[in-house]
This record gives sequence, C-alpha cells and structure tokens, in this order.
Amino acid sequence: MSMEQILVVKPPENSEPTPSAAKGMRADARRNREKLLEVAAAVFSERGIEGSLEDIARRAGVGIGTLYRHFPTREHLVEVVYRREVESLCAAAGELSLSHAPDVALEEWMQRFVGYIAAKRGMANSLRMLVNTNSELFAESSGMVSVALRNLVEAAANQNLIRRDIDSTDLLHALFTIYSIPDAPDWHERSRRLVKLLMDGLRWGAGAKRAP
Amino acid sequence: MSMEQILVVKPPENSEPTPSAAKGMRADARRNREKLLEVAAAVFSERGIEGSLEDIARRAGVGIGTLYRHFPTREHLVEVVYRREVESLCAAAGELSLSHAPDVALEEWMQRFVGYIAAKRGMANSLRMLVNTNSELFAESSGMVSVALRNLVEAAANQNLIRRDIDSTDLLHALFTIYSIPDAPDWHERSRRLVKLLMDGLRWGAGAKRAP
DNA sequence: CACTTAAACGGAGGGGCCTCCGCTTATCTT
DNA sequence: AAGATAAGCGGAGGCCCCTCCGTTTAAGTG
Repeated sequence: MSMEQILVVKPPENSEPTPSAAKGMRADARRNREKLLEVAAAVFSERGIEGSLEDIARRAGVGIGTLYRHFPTREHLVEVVYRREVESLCAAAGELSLSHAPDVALEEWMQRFVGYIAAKRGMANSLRMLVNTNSELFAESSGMVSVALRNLVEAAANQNLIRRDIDSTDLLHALFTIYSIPDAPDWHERSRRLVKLLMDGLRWGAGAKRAP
Repeated sequence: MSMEQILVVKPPENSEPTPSAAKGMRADARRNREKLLEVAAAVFSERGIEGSLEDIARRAGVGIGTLYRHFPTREHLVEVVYRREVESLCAAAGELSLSHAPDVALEEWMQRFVGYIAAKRGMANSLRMLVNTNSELFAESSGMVSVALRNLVEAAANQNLIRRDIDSTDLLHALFTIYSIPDAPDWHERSRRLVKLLMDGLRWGAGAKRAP
C-alpha cells in the first residue's frame, strides 16, 4: 500500500565536519543527542527507516529544531544510528569472549548477528541503498564485523573447540545467506536453527570435546 | 544542498487495472486528465521529478483530490508522462519521414532524441531508478525507440542516402553515449555537433550524393 | 557568586503529501 | 425536457518536513 521511499544520499556530505559527538559539547547538548539516538534507533526499528522525525523528537522530549541541529538530514541520523548498532554488535564479541568459552561466545555472537539482520528485514532496500551510496560507511562497518568474527573464530580454533580449517570470511558469507531465506512467520526460528547447524559443523572434528 | 529523493517503486502496481485513459470516461474527467498530464510534463521538466503535486494540480486548475484520483501515486503520474513523451518522440519519426527526405528525417530525429535526453539530465538518477524498477516500462519504451530509429535508418539506406552497413543498434548506442558528456554550459551545442558528425559518417560512402 | 555570552533550545510557520467525503454535474432514461 | 444516479470534483484536515529566529541556559570570568 505505502510505496517505499528511498533516500539516495549525496553521501551525507562527509566533506563537512560531521557535527559528531565532539568533546567540547555542552552537557545538555550531549544529553539530547544521546536521547535522540536512542529513540531514533527504537523508532527506525519499529517503523522502518522512514519513521517520522517529529515523532522521534517528540518521544525524545526535545523540539524538532533540536533534532535537526544535531542531525541535519534524515540520512545523517540514520547513518549514526546504523554505525552505533554495528559498533555495539562488534563490541559484544569482545564481551562475550570474556564471559564465555570461545565456542559458546562464537555461537552466541552469531545468533546476535542473525537477530540483528532479522531486525533489518523490511528496510532491506533502504539500508542497501544507504550503504551502496556511502561506500565509506559500508567499508568501515563490514570491516568491523569481519574483524569481530575473525577474532571469535580464531579464539575458538586455538583451543581446539572448533575445526581449524575454517575461513571466517566463508562463515560470514554463510551467515549473510540467511538473509535470503524467504519471509515466513517462522523466519527467526529457522535462522536460529541454521546457526546451530553451522555451529555443529564447526565443532565437528575439533580436537577437544566439550562436556556433554 | 537538497538531497535527492528517489522513488523506488513497487512497480506501480501494474497488477491493478491501471486507471488509464479508458474510453468510457466522462468528458470532464478526460479533460482534467489531459490537462494534468500536460502540466505535469511541464513541471517535471522544470522542477525535476520531485516537483510539487499540489502545484501541478493548482496549475492545472483542478483540486488535489482530482489529481490523486487520476494518478494514485506520484509514480503513476511520472510513468504516464514518461510513456507519453517516448511515444510522441517515436511518433515524430513517422511524421518526419513523411515530410522530409529519409536522411534529413533521420538527422532531425536524432537531434530531437538528443534534445529529449538533454532535458532529462538532472533527473537522471530518478529516472534510472524508475526505469530500473519497472522493467516492463523500460522494455516497452526502449523497444519503441529502437524500432523508430531502425525504420528511419532503413528508409535512408534503401535510398542510398546513407551507407548500408549500419546497424541501428550501434547508432542508438552512440546516441546514448552523448549522455555521458560532462556537464557544461555548451552541453547542448556539443551534442548537436556530435549528431552532425555522426550523420556525416553515415552519409560517407553512400551511393547517391545529395545536391550541395 | 553575579554576570556575560555564545551555544543550544524549541516551536511557529509555510509548504507538501495524501485521504476522505459531502457536493456537483455529465450522461442516461423516459 | 425533467429526473435520476453515479462518476467525478475539490478542498478541508491530519500529518509530516524543514527553516528561522527569539528565548533559555550552561559554562566560563572576575
């Protein structure tokens, strides 16, 4: 019913000094910026990338003017939200490593990765567009993700918890494949199972066996 | 400064019976539809594909509701305008054939073709998008254009006014090339000259010579 | 602490999108 | 020609986008 509006971005004018979270910001400004990002993430994920900016400002308890001062265009906002989500996903890799055995950390992280992707279904087109027209953003984020995954894989392999002949790039590719599972009510379940399957494959033939 | 908004089109729901210019339309309805298309063509060409629909309705002297009844979405409107322009371009081929010598008709038509393309610069991206996501539209229009060109070429070749070893597809390709001439104030001049050059090439070695 | 001041705020305002529905009017009937 | 009846009209209204600018306030300064 509603058509899809896509934003092809004169890449958010990366030339101009992005009004990013510089340090010398007034306290209220930093607070508002943070709150806006938090709310924006929520709104984008529930309404899609086209969610109302006024709604975001409203829910964040700031005026619309404030939103626009911090994020001059919708694309700026989307980009920052996206970047943060990727960053936090990658940060989770490190945290999981500290609190779990390497293979468990890997599995859990893959589940989160898939969950993240799942959340982005629906705005697939919009995001693809954003990422297509902002190659820098794409390079950075996909770089971060593959580093995170590689670290997890290596840690697990070094302890012989998974086979050692695994190229983490292939694994990433396999994870992305999930994206193309056709829509269905049980999409999430299917993808969880797929990750488990992948994980079994990884554990097979590993030197050490884990307790049952 | 202003970002480009692009419409990725759930191909204008070609499934539903396009409310096209059916015959059993009330006279006023047909009048309004026609006027809207005329004005829309003007507005799109001067403001780009994102020109205001309310403006179009206003200039056409109808209510905004009327515009939306005839063209449920912007994409519908754009598509119909586009289709008509292509049709009229192709129709011009036939008319030129009747009123001019075949080689002159060919040259003149190529000039118009280039002029048409020139007019669409600036909304290149938007149009590409429209056409990319609506393969049927693309197929039809590019089909029509190549048929028109082929007819002109054959007619001229049959009278030995241009060389006979010309593939009209190549010629079309050459015409499209003009599209990639970098922007410049004299864009239009350059392209005219290019068409002339092409035409000289076509005439070279033709059997019959025209009066000087 | 006052006091200053530039940074930050916020919302009114002008314009656009699209829908909905009460009012017109072209066309058909008799 | 008069009446009936849908087809068609159009604009008010709700929501959104984005800018502009008068007002507030955090954070230095003496």
